[in-house]
Amino acid sequence: MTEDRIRVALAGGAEVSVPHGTTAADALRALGERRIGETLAAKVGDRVVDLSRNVDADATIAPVFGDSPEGIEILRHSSAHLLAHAVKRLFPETQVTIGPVIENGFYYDFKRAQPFTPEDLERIEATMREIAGENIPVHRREMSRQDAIALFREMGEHYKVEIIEGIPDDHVSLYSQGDFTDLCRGPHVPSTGRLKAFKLTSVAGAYWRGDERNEMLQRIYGTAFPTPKELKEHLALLEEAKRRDHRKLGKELDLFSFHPEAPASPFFHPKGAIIYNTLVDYIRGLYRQYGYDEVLTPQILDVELWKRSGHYENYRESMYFTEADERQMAVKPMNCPSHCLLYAAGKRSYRDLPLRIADFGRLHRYERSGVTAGLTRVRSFSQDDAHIFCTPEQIDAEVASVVDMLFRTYDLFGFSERRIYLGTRPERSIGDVAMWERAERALRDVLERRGIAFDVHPGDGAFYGPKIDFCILDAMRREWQLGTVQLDFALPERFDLHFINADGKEERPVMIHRALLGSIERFMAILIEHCAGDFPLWLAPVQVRLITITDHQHAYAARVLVELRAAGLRAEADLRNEKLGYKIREAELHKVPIVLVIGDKEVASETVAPRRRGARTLPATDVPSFIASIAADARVGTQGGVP
RNA sequence: GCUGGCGUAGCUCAAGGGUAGAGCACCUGAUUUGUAAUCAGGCGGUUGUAGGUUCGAUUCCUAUCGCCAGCUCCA
Repeated sequence: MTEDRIRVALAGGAEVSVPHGTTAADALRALGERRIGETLAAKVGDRVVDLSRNVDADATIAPVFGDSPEGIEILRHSSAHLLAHAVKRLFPETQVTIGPVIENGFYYDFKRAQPFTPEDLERIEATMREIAGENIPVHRREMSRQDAIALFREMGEHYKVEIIEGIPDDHVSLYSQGDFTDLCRGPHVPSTGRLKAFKLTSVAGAYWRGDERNEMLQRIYGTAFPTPKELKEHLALLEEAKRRDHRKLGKELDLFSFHPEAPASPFFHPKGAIIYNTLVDYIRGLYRQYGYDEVLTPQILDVELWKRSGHYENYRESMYFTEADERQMAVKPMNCPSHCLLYAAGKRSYRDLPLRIADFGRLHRYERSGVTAGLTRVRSFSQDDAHIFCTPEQIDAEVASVVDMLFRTYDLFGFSERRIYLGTRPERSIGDVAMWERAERALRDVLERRGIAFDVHPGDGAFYGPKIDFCILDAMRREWQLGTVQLDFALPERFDLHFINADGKEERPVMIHRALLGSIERFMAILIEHCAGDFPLWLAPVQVRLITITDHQHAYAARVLVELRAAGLRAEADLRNEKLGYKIREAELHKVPIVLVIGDKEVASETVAPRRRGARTLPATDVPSFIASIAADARVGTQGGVP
């Protein structure tokens, strides 16, 4: 092999020698790649580069297609450039800023005096198609920082100048397609014609550099896929998400409503209240098994308490205040300070620990207008909140037991995919560093010892201690945070809590804050969307609906109804003078899990004809057998998940 | 809080500077029906609220409240 030749190889495959400086595309061709026209980029070693980049050392090389994660990222990144190109073509006075790839798509932030309208989006998208149709080659070049600054300054792109000024490197790379040039690290598709399936989805304001003190830019969101088919599937998924939206289903199923008189504060209707209370019952069932004691604590407490706990200092902007007897009072945003008072109400022995105090108390937090959404972010809610007071030696077993409860609970609701995050010390925190390290170590140990995979989120802990957040993926593969376990050495200190140890000496307990479902409101939203309103039998507001065929069966239906209710089932009868099909349809729309049809045959034989939601008829059966057949399903969650 | 969008009957949605309309729901009557919509009739609205422009505003303008998308925030 001569000096000016290098060897390129497919991973575990063919190998050829090509001249030094051969482009990645030519190297792939030399290796017999036939689909070079569909290739978006090349992976040289473990770096993804443009097809036009030179290969200047021996390397393995692989084509990158749109069906790989790297390929999709390039498609989306190039689509963001295509978007900026189109905007500059239509509105030359607009300044470009940044345009990154995000989950499921991309966005680009622009500075323009006039905000973009939905009609503008259509025009921009049409222009994007036009530019893609022109199949303009995309070129990469490098230039010195100074030259790049001068270039963008001349172009009037002041945000780009600011960005380059913040880059420490001597050289930066620029990408051009026709008359559009953007600062970018790349890589990009070789030409705009490779972009075949994209769509602009929305426009919104966004702060420059994500800081609310900065000016607001116009952000255009879009999405892109390798093929129109995948784009279509993605858009269908978005439609499905809309169909499942808990705000829509909540209205249709008569679960809850919102009223301007109490913004962002849900009113649960009878059916919603059944689900809500049944969830709470489920948690209470777990508490009985895991040794928790439930308490009830006041809604309004002296501001001094919140100053002592540190909440006033950190969260006063989000608290509601009131006054009584010339004392400043606050509506509780959390239960923990109350539980500290309760703990300190008596002398505690090490024999009392761990003390697990649960509280479904209603919490109020003033959330800034604009951040609230349906049941997922409200101003009035309650949590399956509990605080465990224990000795440092008990931390491990207590956290492990909470993890056990969590996983059992997520299994019950069908949340089989989980993601777990360890949040460490945030910037604003109380307690000394050694305390924090000890606490972080303790949480990490529990997870590692049980072989539970997790990621670290630095600085994401609560102000009083580190935490583990438990997230799940719902049926739409969206991630939601549910449970949390937070270690706290600070509050016991602030409230000067202690217990008497085996040696008769005072010792400081550790406090563990934990929740399984988190806010019940939010959990309901997640559950509604996860099951699309088809609640499991034990949660369904109406479990069984009796449907008579004519009014000759009314008396018998009334008797069956009494029997079902006596068995503890939530049952109702539809005795209206309507055709069977009509009543069935209505029961289906209301997502009633089981319909019992009663006609003359059933009356004569003293049976009912069951029909499961979305299914066909089951054989007629007598009422006691029917009740027995669904008893376990109807109860499963109300006994802490034990049938 | 910020940017943008939207508020018409209980719900879903039309219309639009000159008396506001449909389907569903609801009520009444007929029909007595076997697994996703029987027919007919009726009730229902200060067009979110408050100002302004106009002979006239639901439509145009301003403010305000609420909701939606996103940004920032989330103990």
